[in-house]
Amino acid sequence: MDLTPPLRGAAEAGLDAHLRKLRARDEVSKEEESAIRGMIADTRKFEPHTVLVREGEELHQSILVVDGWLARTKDNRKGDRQILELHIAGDFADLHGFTLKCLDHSLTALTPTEVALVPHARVRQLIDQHPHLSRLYWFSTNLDAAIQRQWTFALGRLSARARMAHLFCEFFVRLQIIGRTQEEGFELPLTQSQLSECLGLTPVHVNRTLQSLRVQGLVELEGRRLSILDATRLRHVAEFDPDYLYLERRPR
Amino acid sequence: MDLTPPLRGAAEAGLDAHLRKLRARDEVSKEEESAIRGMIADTRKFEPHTVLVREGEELHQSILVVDGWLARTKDNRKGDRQILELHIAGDFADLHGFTLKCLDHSLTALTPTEVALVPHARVRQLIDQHPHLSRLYWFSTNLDAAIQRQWTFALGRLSARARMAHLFCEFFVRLQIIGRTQEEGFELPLTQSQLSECLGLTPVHVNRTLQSLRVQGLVELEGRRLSILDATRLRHVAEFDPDYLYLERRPR
DNA sequence: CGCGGTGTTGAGACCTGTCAAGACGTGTGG
DNA sequence: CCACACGTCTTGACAGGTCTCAACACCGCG
Repeated sequence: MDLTPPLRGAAEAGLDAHLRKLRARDEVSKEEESAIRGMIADTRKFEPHTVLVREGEELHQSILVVDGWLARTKDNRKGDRQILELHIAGDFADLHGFTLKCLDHSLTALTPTEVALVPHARVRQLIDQHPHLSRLYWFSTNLDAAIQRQWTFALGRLSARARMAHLFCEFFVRLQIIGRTQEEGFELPLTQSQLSECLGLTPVHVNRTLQSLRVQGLVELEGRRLSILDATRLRHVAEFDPDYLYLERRPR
Repeated sequence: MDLTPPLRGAAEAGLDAHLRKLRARDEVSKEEESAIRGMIADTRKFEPHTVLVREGEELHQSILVVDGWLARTKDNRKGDRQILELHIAGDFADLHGFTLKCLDHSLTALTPTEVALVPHARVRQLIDQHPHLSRLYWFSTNLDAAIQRQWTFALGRLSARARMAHLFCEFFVRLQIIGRTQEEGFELPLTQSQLSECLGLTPVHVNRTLQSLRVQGLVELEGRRLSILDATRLRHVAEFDPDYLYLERRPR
């Protein structure tokens, strides 16, 4: 007897990725797992370039990414866009909205995207009933902040080449956690223009930087797939140290 | 009958600033206030350039700034330092350490600094007994993350001039909340070199950018004091919008 | 078949960095 | 009281990284 509505079926992949992500950092009991699985109210699909949440908008639910790539974005006066953080399957894209009530940035789909919606009322219920999950989700937003710090650091103190290499290293690790890498690479559905919005560069310079990484045999980006040709040297160029991703399973 | 040890007296200023900061965003009851005031275990003083917490170090307490300026810092291989976020009186500098258990950055005193120490065990007790404070401190780390996002944005999409103007606008608002501004300015005890570490610039370029802001009659930095000469134009240059500081008092 | 989005290339401009030297101020020790 | 050292601030000349603008190639899709 299966009482779960069909829409929840679509969310399974997202929930599985989400639990892998959590369990890479802490234990999650069976009971907690089922509480988490019960949070989903609905799922939705979006086309690329859709704005899912606009800066300043009042929020009453949070978004769990099921599939596709989603970005936190902010524009300057001239209209240049900065991508602040990227979200992939298993990420809560705006769990911070639960306490902030409205966002200081927008949420934009970069690719065809499927998301699951979690009403804040259910988040509230969950954390009231499960103190451990309350801390774990607090941790989860703190982890987002750690990634944000690393991006700030990269923009301030790394060259364009190093920043790009760093971004690729980060993608690899994050995708690996949710089982979406192959040995030597992963699917990277972003355009060079979108990469430039992550890196604080122009699309033209991204193109040239990418060539420079390719010429030196570090990576190859072709047909929306990134191949890592020399992981050791890539990490070195990037000054990459995964500690900021807190890949340690311990009580939070 | 006063049972509070003398060391707690030193923390009063920090706690007052801390409560002003919280109450700018949400209500805090008298009972909650006294629970917060009971968290302090100890206070300490540090000289400029002291590293209070080193990247990767295991944490068992959090630091509430009582006086002085404290920075979250990260270095690149070459040794250039990036300041990721600044903390002033009333800020918890590493409350995120409560869930992260160790930090991905260091904490460094930029000026003579006094801090109050809060054992994680007491934080745990506080949030277990006060669900509302639990959310409010979750909010508080999310607010830090919002500031971090704004810095990322500024580094990626604003010019050196705009970034510097933006930093000054942010300082003004944050200091105003804790009552440390005068009408037209505030005490800014940072060196140009430390400013360059915030802005992802070199000290030489900070000097020139500062001159350009002064020549245009926007600000003047003299004797560790920043005077804002034309707030309207400064905000315009900075593209400053304080929404990201969430200065609204509402249930979190 | 044509069109729009994407990727590529070149030339030149501009912003910011690098290096080096000197000015200024303050605290310390002789 | 002076001499000196050290950190900070300032300035100049030059180098280099990244941006701008413009043109063109490529490709999937209607």
